[in-house]
Amino acid sequence: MFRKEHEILEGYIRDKKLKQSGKRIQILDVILQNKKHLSAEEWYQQVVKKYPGIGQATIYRTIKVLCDSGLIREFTLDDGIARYESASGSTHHHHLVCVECRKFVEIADDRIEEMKLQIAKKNGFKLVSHRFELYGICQTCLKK
Amino acid sequence: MFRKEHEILEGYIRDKKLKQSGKRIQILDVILQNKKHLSAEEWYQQVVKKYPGIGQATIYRTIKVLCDSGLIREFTLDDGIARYESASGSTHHHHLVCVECRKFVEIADDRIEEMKLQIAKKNGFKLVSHRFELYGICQTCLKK
DNA sequence: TGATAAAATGATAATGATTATCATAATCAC
DNA sequence: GTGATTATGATAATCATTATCATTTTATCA
Repeated sequence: MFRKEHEILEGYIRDKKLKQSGKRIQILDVILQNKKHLSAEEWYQQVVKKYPGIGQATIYRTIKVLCDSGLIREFTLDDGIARYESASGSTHHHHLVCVECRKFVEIADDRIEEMKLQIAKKNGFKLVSHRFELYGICQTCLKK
Repeated sequence: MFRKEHEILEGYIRDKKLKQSGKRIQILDVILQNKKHLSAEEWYQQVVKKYPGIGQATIYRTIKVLCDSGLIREFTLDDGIARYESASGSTHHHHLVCVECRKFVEIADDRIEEMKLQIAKKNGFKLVSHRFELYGICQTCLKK
């Protein structure tokens, strides 16, 4: 299970002259199993449930490694807390978030990607990254 | 100077049953004079230069009042620090930011506004707010 | 115009997410 | 296996922002 992702992580660790560790694999597995958009603290809760004895610091450090290796993606919402999602199984996208229940809808729209390139070009910028987020109230919460 | 903005603030204070204060006017004036995109801490630096004796807490509190009254707008970048800009003299827009020198370019594009409405509608969300930011390297920094 | 209630202020403590530190344990290269 | 380096956990530090609290200022109304 998750053999491909394990290989990516192990390859990254080799490239960066880091050292293999079972805990990084455990953390990666928990994130890959729960396809959610959680914060480092929330991932910590998920991980200790399954693998007690792992410290928060290790979660933060491992999340950084997983981001750098491309296995997970970071995104931040208006509350300033970083959230992370598995990168495998979904391509680049943005989020539509319910401000009441914090439900996430992933949105992908080519027009955003075209537009960002055009705007950057017009202003002479070399693009590094971009963010597009929509905040609203979902149908379920509207009915309450 | 800034008579219109002063009236808006005073009206807002009356409506909310708050009390008038000279310091709020002073803080507003500094923000209106410096048409920049600064954080609360940076606005604090600007304000104390002109009006010593104002505490940071008052800056934070006043900024909140100014946001609520619509006189200034808040926006947050990827560093999680809130920034504020005068709302008068410019309509709704987004930002293109140089990640090297932190220069800001204001961008307004109707396509973003159309798109956000369409995406929200398609997913049954009632829109509350949205963010669109571009990060890149500006021409000046590219030449360095 | 006081007297009084409510809000504003400044100093400072608290918060909360994240990062740094440091001693110890695990891993790797030879 | 040994030495060097990285990983880990516990905990302290950081930094933007918020809360607290004693004091001052403003507004209301007799």
